Amino acid sequence: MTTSTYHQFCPVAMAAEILGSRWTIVLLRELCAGSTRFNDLRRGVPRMSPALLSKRLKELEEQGVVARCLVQKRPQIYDYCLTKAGEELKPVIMAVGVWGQRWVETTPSLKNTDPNLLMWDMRRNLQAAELPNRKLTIQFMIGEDKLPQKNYWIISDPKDGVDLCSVDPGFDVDLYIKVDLRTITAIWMGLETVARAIEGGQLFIHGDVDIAANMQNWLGLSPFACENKQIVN
Amino acid sequence: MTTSTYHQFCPVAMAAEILGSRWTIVLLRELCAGSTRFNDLRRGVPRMSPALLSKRLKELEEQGVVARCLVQKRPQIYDYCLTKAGEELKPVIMAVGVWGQRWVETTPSLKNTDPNLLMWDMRRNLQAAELPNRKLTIQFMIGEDKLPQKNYWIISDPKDGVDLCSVDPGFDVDLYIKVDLRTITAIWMGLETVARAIEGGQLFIHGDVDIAANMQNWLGLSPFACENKQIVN
DNA sequence: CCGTATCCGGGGGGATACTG
DNA sequence: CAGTATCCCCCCGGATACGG
Repeated sequence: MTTSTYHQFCPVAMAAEILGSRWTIVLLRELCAGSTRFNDLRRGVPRMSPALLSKRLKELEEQGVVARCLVQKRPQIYDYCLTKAGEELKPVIMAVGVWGQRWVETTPSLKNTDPNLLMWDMRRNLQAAELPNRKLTIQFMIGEDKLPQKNYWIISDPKDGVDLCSVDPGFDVDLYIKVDLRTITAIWMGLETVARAIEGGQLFIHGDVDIAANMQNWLGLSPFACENKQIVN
Repeated sequence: MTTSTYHQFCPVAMAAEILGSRWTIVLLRELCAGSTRFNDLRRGVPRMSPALLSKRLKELEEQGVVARCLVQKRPQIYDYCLTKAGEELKPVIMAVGVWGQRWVETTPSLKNTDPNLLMWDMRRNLQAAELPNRKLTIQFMIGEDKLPQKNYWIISDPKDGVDLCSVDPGFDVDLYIKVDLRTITAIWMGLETVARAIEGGQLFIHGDVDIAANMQNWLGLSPFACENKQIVN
């Protein structure tokens, strides 16, 4: 993909030489979503090896899509930021995602669940404005089919923003949510609602009743959740 | 690319599994542009082997993007048509092309010239309404750097539409155009104009003076020619 | 925390020839 | 015209371990 080119002057082909190599579109999605640090990017593309991630970032840098900026010396910390050209890839990634939401069947999508990735996405889109204006902790207990449930704590703090932990931070928990991975993923993708999941017995919630009642609103959804799926099942 | 998946529920990743395999985006461009027959598609992706083209078409069919319709039996002729899902990929391909036009440098693009492909594209976008309402023939003599020039005849007929020949059809020629490949490609891409090319001595035109004077209008440009390039050289 | 180095296997896809 | 069939190389990228 990268070495040999299409040998076409058409701008679609020239752009496809950049976008067409494996992982690049998914990586760009994570960059467009706002991750800038190497290990943050890794959390967004967890199945990509660090070697390949590094290679792709170098390629994108060379192609003028990404800029690598030194943020701190000793130890050296870099930020990978989208350039102007990279910013303009957002409409491309959005168009890809909109199409995927509308036309990719949900069954194969929901076979690719991943609690870490889901929580990483949810953390980013949490609507803090829909929560009480104080520091609070929400614990997610996510059951994977037959596997022991995984625990995550989301800490929303008006000062520090939103944080995600996979080990107990020790704070008092304001809200507990127990749900299976498939259901919470479907909610995130806009295929299911909190109300229906509670009604159907797939989601259990207890703790602060006001926060609980407003979950559908403070839980930010995927950027593509608003697109209607054209193919069901 | 095709076998192993990204294992992400994100619609961007799910769509990327379809769009990310080699040649697929370029092939979709040709399908979106209107080609439906196997050999027409080949003209749009001339460096793709027929085996791979066939394979990709099967994949797209399986993914619900393309429908294969029998048009005629004996001999069997098929049309590859975009489904509704495929039609909705047009915004994606357009977004890719717009980005490519704006952000891919022109120098590498113009290294990928191909007279057959260029004429194939130009034939499709010829603005017959800008030509006299009668059958006429325009001969392109395209010089490739140091190589013998190649001849093409475009026949525009109010009844039969626009046709492209690479062997002399024998009709009287209404207009002769002599130009080097790089220049005519740049014109097609909107990087150069007919007037400037004539002025600069790269394009020679003779024959019907009215048709000649209107060339910039009847010669349809690339769908992306209207986008301004952000990077020059 | 932020990557690099190295190994290695599988298969994608390029090239070419051929058929109904 | 509309594809198949076949061969085979190369390199992509997955995995793992290691350095600054």
